[in-house]
Amino acid sequence: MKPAFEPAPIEEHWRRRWAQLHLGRADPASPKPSFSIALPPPNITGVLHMGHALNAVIQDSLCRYHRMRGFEVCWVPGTDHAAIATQNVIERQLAQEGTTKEELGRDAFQERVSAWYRTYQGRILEQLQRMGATCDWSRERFTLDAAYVRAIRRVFKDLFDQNLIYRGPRIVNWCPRCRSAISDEEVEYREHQDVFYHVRYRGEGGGEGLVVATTRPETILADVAVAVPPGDQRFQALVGTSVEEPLTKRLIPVIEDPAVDPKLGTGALKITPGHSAEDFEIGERHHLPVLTVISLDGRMIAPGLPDLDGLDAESAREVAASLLRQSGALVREAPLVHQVGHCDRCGAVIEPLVTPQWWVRVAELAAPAHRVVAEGEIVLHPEHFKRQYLDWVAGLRDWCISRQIWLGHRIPVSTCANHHVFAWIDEPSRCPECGDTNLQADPDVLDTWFSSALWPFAILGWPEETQELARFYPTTVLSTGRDILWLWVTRMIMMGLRFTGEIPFHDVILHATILGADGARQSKSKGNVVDPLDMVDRYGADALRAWGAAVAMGTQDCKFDESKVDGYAKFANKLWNMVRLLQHVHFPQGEGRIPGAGESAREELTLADRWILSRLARLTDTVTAAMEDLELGAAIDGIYQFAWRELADWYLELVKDRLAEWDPAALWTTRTALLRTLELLHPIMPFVTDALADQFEGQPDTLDLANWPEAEPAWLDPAAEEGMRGFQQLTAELRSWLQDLGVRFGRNAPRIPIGISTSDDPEMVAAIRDHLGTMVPVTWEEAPADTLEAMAPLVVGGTTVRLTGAAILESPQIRGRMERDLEQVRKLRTRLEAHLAGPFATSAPEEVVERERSRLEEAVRREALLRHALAP
RNA sequence: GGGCGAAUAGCUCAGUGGUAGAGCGCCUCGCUUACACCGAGGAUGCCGCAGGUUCGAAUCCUGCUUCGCCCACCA
Repeated sequence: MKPAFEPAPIEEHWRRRWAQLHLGRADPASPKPSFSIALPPPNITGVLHMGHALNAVIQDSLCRYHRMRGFEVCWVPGTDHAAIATQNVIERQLAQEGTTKEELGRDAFQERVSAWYRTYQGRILEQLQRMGATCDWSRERFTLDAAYVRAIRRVFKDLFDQNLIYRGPRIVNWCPRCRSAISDEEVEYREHQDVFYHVRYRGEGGGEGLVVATTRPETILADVAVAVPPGDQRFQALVGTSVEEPLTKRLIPVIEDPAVDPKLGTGALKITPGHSAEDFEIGERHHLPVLTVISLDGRMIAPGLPDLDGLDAESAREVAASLLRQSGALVREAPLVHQVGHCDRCGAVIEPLVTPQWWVRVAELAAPAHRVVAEGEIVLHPEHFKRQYLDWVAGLRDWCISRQIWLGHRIPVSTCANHHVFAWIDEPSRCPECGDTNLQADPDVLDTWFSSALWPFAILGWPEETQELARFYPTTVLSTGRDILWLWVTRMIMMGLRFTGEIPFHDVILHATILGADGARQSKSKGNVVDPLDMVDRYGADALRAWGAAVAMGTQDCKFDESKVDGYAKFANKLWNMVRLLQHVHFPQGEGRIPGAGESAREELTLADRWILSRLARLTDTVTAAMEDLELGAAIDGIYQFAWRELADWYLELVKDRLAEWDPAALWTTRTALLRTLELLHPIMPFVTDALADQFEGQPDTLDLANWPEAEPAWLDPAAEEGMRGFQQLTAELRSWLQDLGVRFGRNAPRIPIGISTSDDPEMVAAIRDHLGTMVPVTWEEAPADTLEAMAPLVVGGTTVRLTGAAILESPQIRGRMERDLEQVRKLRTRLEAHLAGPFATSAPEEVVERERSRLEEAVRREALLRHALAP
């Protein structure tokens, strides 16, 4: 073993080993209980980021844990074609090359896309493997696979035939840059500082009319009414009359509608059903016509007004405003801060437009999706997402699933010359109703999230009744980022319930978003992007994984802190050297596998042995509970503290001499503690733990195949823990004193003589006898308290220790320390006395009161001794 | 506008009723054959503010302040 842990070669070795062992392969015929995860398929829009890495770590840790617990684990990997996202990426590339997809043509564009997919698909899977992911690679899926496409068409056709999918002209979120509709969930609202234009609409025949406030004067051309709050006194006289739309003087009616807020703007709202979602609804209520003055490319259609015709919306706004200004209709301009929708893919401002689109009637799908979460059949983690989910699902509106882009799954619908519209799975050549062969295929493609919604069951072979589906569906856990709870998780639940009759997963982990070190969302333009593979290269995959486990379930988004990754890299090195210590004991010269050791009888164990075993039993319980509760952070914290702060800092230090003498109890206990630690840690840090377990004889090929440790109740030993606690405290105190005295620590340092008088605590007596000289450079003798010169007294539990010798008495450091101690202990004593004199003593539980009493006792004793020692 | 979350050491964060913690950073000392990717010691906190419940509150309740996120048809 090298003196330091070097991740790279070891990781490579173990990745190969796991592959050879087919560690990830899931056998549907296995008799074991099943544990399954559908890997959220990364978009093939580039390489993986920290969010993917974090998610892979969570899932892999859970998979490995369940393998150790004897589950048949099925973790299916795959990738998503991400139509709109990928198209945008390629379009940006083309733009840089000075061309467009239209110039390239459909075929060449498609070729570009396929090449892109080939490159990045491989790279993404390789990245997952670098992080140690043990997916079942033989089951890799892609949302453009033929079988997957059939599943999508089947779902579409069923919904269509059940009248849950319909086509119709309605107002949609239109992205003029993508030239496509997008769903409500793909709109990102951003704050804009705009001008609030107050515009006068004159009454019929030149009356005063009323004033309307708007941010979009260019859409005045499409106004079909002005709405006012019902019963509003200010407008009562005008209701039922008409006013002049101020650009072309068309007469439009003044109506009343409860959706109008009297406090906003002027209290009168211009109704533009063609270019506002809210107005569209108001228009429907009042059976108003829809006028459209903006085309699909976002430009004005205003043949009657050459000044406006053909302008983009923003320029048209200024022109319209100046026209209004000239005609005197513009009565006021005020600044306004409000939210404006943007396309979450390309950032363009969304233009609400009325176009024919395909819609899913969501209400019928949403009701069961609401129920399974409300009733706890599906559990969200952290749990506060439950309420958010329920509110959101209850308020769902119909889902626009058609997109007018080039990439994606075609909408499997055709229309014949006789206007029969039908959905299909295999594209037919004639109309099933009239046999007409002149079929028109629907030109649109599906929303990517429509296809992703089927992921958990489509990847297992649905709609075929496969063994995999029977065995591994519903999946056990879904782990994903919070950002796609609405876009994806809810849709999977709706579709899963609808098409399999079952929930798609039992537990949903919504992990934190990883922000840059500056606290901002990671983005290339900000330069705060962390590359997970860079972390693996510099610190090792285990370190990255341990970091991920630690931050996974935070309630807030997580600022990336590289020093934590570094800390876990050091932890791996520490573990490495802990095993190396045992290696050196068995093989002082060369190297070999650490042989097994027979379990030692209880009475052969020292206090330290019993203490570490007791701690180990507790740790086993803690980590097991943490893994069961999906709390990876609690697991890694517990193991880290135990391994470093207890096993390495105390136990191994205490046991070194015994190990050198091949004390059987020490050898067995050390081996047991080390191996157990490796097993508990293996799901989170698989590389270093496998490499280290491999140093021991009799271990399986990988710890994934080991049995998850059971806590040994017989190892629990409260007396040993209490004894060690006292001993640790004594040691720490002595060390501080000695350090104050400038005593040199070290193997060859001169030893300081001290006197100790112990109480009747046999554990403490034994610990001092066996161990004190190992931890602190002292020699000691036991003597009754009153026979020792009262110098520098120190009280720990029932034990009093005094440093002896004239040098100590004269040391100003020690005197200063004692004075500080005295002041502290006096305060403590006073506080405890007051506390115990009050209602606390009668109201608090007996054991809490008892604990305070013994603290008081100790304080009183210390105070007396210190006073005596300091007395002139 | 509504909802959710957060506020703890210089930094990043654990900690859900009983003596305020970790990692990093900082100061002092030490290369003692497991580890200097280490060890020993040390400094550092009105646990955001104000009330309340309780013998006891960082923790539970109420209000407030400040940040973050999500949702929303405020023109």
